[in-house]
Amino acid sequence: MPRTEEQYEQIREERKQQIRDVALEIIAEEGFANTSIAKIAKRANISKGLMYNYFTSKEELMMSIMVEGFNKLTEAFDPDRDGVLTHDEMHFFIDTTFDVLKSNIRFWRMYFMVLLQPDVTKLIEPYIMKTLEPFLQTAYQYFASNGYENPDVEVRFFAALLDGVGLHFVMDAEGFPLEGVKEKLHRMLD
Amino acid sequence: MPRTEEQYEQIREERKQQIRDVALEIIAEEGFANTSIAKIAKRANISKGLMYNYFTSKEELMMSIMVEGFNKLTEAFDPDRDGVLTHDEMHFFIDTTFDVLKSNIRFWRMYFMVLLQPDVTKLIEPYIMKTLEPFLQTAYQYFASNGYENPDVEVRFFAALLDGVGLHFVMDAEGFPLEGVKEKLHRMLD
Amino acid sequence: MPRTEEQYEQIREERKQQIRDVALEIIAEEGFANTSIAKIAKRANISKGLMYNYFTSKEELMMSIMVEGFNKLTEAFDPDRDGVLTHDEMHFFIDTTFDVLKSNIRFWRMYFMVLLQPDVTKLIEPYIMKTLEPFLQTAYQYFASNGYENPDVEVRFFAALLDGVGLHFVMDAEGFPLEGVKEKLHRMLD
Amino acid sequence: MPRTEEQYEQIREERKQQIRDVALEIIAEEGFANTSIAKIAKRANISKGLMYNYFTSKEELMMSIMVEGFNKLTEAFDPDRDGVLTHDEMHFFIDTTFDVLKSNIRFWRMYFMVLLQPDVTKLIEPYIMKTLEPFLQTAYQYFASNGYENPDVEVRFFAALLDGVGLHFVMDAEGFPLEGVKEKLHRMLD
DNA sequence: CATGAATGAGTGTTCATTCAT
DNA sequence: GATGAATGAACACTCATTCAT
Repeated sequence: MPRTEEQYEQIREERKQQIRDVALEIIAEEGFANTSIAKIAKRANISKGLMYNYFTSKEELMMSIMVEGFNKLTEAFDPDRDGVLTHDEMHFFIDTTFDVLKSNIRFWRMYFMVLLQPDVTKLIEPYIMKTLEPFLQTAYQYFASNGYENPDVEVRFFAALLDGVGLHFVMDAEGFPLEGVKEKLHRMLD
Repeated sequence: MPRTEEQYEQIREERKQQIRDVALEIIAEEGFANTSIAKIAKRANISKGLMYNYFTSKEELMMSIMVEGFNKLTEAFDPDRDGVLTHDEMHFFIDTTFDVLKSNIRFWRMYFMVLLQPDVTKLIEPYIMKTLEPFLQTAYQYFASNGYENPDVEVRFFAALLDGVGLHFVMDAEGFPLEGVKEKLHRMLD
Repeated sequence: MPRTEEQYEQIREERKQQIRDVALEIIAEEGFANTSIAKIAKRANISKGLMYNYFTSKEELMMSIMVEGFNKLTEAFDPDRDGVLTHDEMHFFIDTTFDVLKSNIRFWRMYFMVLLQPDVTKLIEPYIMKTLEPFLQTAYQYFASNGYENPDVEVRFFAALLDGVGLHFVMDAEGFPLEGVKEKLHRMLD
Repeated sequence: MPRTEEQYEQIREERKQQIRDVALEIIAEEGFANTSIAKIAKRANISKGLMYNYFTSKEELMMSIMVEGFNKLTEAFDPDRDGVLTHDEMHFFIDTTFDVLKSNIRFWRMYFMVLLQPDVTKLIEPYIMKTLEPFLQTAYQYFASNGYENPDVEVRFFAALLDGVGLHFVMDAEGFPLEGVKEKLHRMLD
């Protein structure tokens, strides 16, 4: 009995995920520049040729990995997706974001490092911009409706702050006083 | 008759700076990994070989560029170098830092992009750490003597904040509400 | 459907031998230092990259060539490998060695020329020393048990003599009076 | 008062010798392939450009060094240059040759190593052949007039023997039983 | 679907040689 | 005579990608 189309599709998806996982692992260990297709294929126990059956190029593989990470990171923002950010949702977002980061520091350090490389940035910037747009809108509404004088300034300030803190945390998770900093963040929003 | 020693020195210095400038430009555009010596030489209109007359390796070239920028950026911190940060010096530092950034946005965007690439980070991290150490000490004293409860948290929070803001500003100087954000920063320190 | 493992293995072995042959030829003509991977690849009608599919480095290629030749040359020494050299075995060794040399003068001229280049010597000296050690022991026993006064001197003298004769023969096989010289060698051992 | 032409010539010759000495020193230390003109010039305290004032190319410099060594090695053969080798002159030649080798092992090891590299061999072979020819004639006469049956075989045998011994001695001067071997050589000629 | 041999353009680096000064 | 900046071809080696099987 031949497999159904869905079964094939599922097998394909599992393989792709396996390749993504392995690739990310190696990139985290050895850096993007030192991660060759050959290494990924070897560690994933498949042939180089087969790699190209699943991803049309190294670039596409990267895209795929980065998009996956980006989505995980924004999932906690306005979780009910109603376009309105309540006070609770804001605090939830902060906590959850750091929980996500903390759950796999190695992944996220790697993620940020990769993300900040210009060639990678160039690849996924369009996707990020498109996805981020509604979130920035929502954030603006949040600050505006909470009586902040310059919601625009607040959004940018807050985004920069979160990025800076996330970056520092992820770069030096051991030494970073995460709890203290989180507390400061929460208090700033009250 | 050969040139005088000064003439040679001058030629060398000019060429080195020219190479550094071109290199930074390309690295910022295409990333460290994609910046080959060949590309740098071509854009600088010199031969590949000449590069190695001035920098012993690609690494040394990177170091040279990054250290130069890093020093410019920290010059304004505790300018009288007495190890004590007054209130005024703190405000001065913030203003001056952004002035420096603003004075050559293109350079600093490049600088940050380059700095955040893992290969580069690895290269100059030791230098940065060594240089930063006394500054962090000074900052700790500042927060401690100004009655902050957790000076440690404050230092890290402040550093992360400045990095985040600097990064965002430099990545989107046009759209970034710099004056409003600076005001917020100053007010936070009062 | 991919090739079977045996098919791949066969392709690999053939290619490796082909590369070794071509490499030895060029090295003999132009010296180790002047033999580039590019030249080898070109003459072997393969791409540079493929070289590295079969040999991990230029050094490994050299090792591979030299070890192969060295082994062929020592096969005839103490052929029953009992650690004892009879009179007959000694004479057999001399004759066989020159037979081997004579059977492919071109190869052996190349081999000696390559072997005597310092870069190459450095590479395989450890291997040679390790392999030669028991042979020298055996030769010492031979001279000692045949009543020679200074077996140590005899071993070194004989080795030097054989090397010298082999070298001269191989460098000028046409003009070298091999039979006469062999006769002298045999008579010296009686 | 300007220098006379001879004075200039003498200065030139001294410089050239100084360069040869330095070059040989470096080659002996680091091998031929790793000896660059830049290194030689630096160690000789002159500029790269000036090197080319004295030697038209690296090849010519090599030639110059090798010829010098070759001459020193053959000086002791038939010292009165009468084309006839007496018994005493033969023994003198053997002793003197090894004295010369012993006087600067490092030089001669280097010399042989360099000499045996095909590219070098190619360069000075014509010179060597031309110079060696009369010596071989003289040696033939020696063996012929001393009643050897096949003078031709004896010449080649003896030359091969001397080369082999010289090579072994120079490659492992510490371990080589020179005195014992020399004694054997002398006795073979009686 | 799966393999890995094969390619070719690319990498950082070296160095003999030239030449304006 | 003397300098060293400048060149350009060469080097060993890497790797994303293709394709016959």
